[in-house]
Amino acid sequence: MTRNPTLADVARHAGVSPATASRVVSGRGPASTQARRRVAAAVADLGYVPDAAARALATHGGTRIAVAVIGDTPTALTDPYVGRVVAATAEVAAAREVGVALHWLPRHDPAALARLAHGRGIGGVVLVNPTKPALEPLPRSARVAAIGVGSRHVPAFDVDNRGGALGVLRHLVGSGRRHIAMVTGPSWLPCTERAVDAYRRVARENGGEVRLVPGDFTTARGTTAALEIMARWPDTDAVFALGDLVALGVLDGLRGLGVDVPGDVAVAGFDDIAFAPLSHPALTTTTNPVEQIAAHAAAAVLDRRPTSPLTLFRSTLVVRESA
Amino acid sequence: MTRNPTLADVARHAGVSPATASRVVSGRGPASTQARRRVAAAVADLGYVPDAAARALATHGGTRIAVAVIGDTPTALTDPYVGRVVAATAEVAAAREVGVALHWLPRHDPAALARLAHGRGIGGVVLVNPTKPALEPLPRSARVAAIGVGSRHVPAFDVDNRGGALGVLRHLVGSGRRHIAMVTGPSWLPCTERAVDAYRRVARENGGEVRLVPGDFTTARGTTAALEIMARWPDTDAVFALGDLVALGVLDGLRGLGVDVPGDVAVAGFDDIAFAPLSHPALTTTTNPVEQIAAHAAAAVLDRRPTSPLTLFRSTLVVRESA
DNA sequence: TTGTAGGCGTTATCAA
DNA sequence: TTGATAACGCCTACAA
Repeated sequence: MTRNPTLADVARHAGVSPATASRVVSGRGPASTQARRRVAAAVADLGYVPDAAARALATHGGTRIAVAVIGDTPTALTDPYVGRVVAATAEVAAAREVGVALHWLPRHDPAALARLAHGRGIGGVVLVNPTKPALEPLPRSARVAAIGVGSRHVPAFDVDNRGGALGVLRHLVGSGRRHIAMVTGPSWLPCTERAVDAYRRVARENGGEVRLVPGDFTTARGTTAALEIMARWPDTDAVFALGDLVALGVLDGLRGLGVDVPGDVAVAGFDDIAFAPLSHPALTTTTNPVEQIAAHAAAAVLDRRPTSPLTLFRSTLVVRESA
Repeated sequence: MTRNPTLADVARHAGVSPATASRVVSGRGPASTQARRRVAAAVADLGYVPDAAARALATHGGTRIAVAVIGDTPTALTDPYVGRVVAATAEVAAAREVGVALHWLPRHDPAALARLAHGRGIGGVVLVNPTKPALEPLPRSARVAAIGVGSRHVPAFDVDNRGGALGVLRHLVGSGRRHIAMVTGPSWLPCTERAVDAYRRVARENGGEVRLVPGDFTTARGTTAALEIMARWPDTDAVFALGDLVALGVLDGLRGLGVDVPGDVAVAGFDDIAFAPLSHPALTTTTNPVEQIAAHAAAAVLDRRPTSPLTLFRSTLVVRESA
């Protein structure tokens, strides 16, 4: 096991100066086709891999990418959703010799994001649960991509909430449901608004009343929300919950009430988590390609190439027993 | 926002040489109490934070810690358990200005671990699903900690499988179950053997037949395992599954068979995942402090301090409805 | 116990 | 388009 080849080795092997080799390898700066070819060959011959630490030191580019989660408490980091994002990010980062860091950003300290993004060693940030106050003050120079909504300087990647919600709601209407209630996400999370918009639209189209109840993506809230809904609008015949965990809680709450699902009330979720097919009745929901979304966001930050301000990923309806 | 202070700034501020400052900050090498105090004060004054990239470059210490998962296919990385490990590791790594990388290690290529561990930029490895063939050939110099079983040069951190299993089994026996079957982990995973040992011991103590069926931690396998068990040993009155996902699958399989849980057959899992309380009946299981375990393993690797060869974390029984 | 003087591997500057 | 040369921030013999 001999020493890893350095850029100097490559340059020598290719018969060029280290500077030229650097330009070719890093892809910045001019270089003749000649030089390009010879360096590429040398790289292949020697199995050269750039040293991330040295590169970070020279460029101030940072040695890791942060996954930052905005929330009210540090427990925001324990959400299984976050685990999926971190794992997916770590995988694309590994291919680029970059590590991943995980940080909680208190919702009430919007400046924390800028501090993190400019922190030493941080090459970029993948933001989970983006909020307007956190996004607003970011300068153009900040290398951050958001999962959810973005801003002028922050590209966003997200599931097609609107389309997914429309799919669910059309399915509910199509199977005869007329009094549909919805458990939304927390009001401070703008990326859930698209789904609520879809709900309002469908309600308008079908002359149904708007029955909105705020949620927070937790099962516990789903259970209480179910009670609230049935108390306030007893003739409700369907509940659409933003997040499968919430939907499972709704299922639980309705069961406690002696309400039959889907006989009396249909229930649908959003995310298609692993447990969705295992509930009773099995949960009707729509897919959420979290890993794919996170991978694209991470790639956008790491490659620093221009991306469209909003990239949407398809959400497809999965019909099971609950609706 | 001015330039971050460097070690040179600290040295100047403290009135010592950069070398002395380095010794104090990094904790290696001699230094008078005098010097120690003054440097510490300077660090606090200036808010100095070492540059991870520069340090890695100088020490070859690496800039990130890898979470490596041994498995048959790359899908091993999508297990929710891995997400928990990665998230926990990333959190402790972040405190040390280190990033996390995620890698799949093919089970049939034991040498892959050594390659990864010695790869440039990798400061250490937290190994998930350790196997003997992968652990064996590692030299003392490899900085790796395992979650599960270890080896001569690899400290291990794990949940107390034996104790946890004993807790479950004693509970089953205590509630009158006499014909207990067990769904194990994959046979190539040595860390599940401790739980199987506990099972054999309890079976012996109670004169029960040994009813073992191999599992793989997936829900799908749990379902088929339930069918296998009931076909082979129809008088089985309890199933203990290694892994809650498997247990949930067992629940599903038994339901399909028209078997009442817990009336006819009790079911217990292992892990206490988020869904455990949501199944019907709610799953009896034992806790698995994965985050805590991963954090300790990561700290052991990062701090390079001697640790005991095996650190066990308590698993406590959570009795719900299924057993 | 302290300080001086490289060196780690890469990129950036600037003159050729 | 190329090649010396000087950073980047820290660590570590070695000499004092």
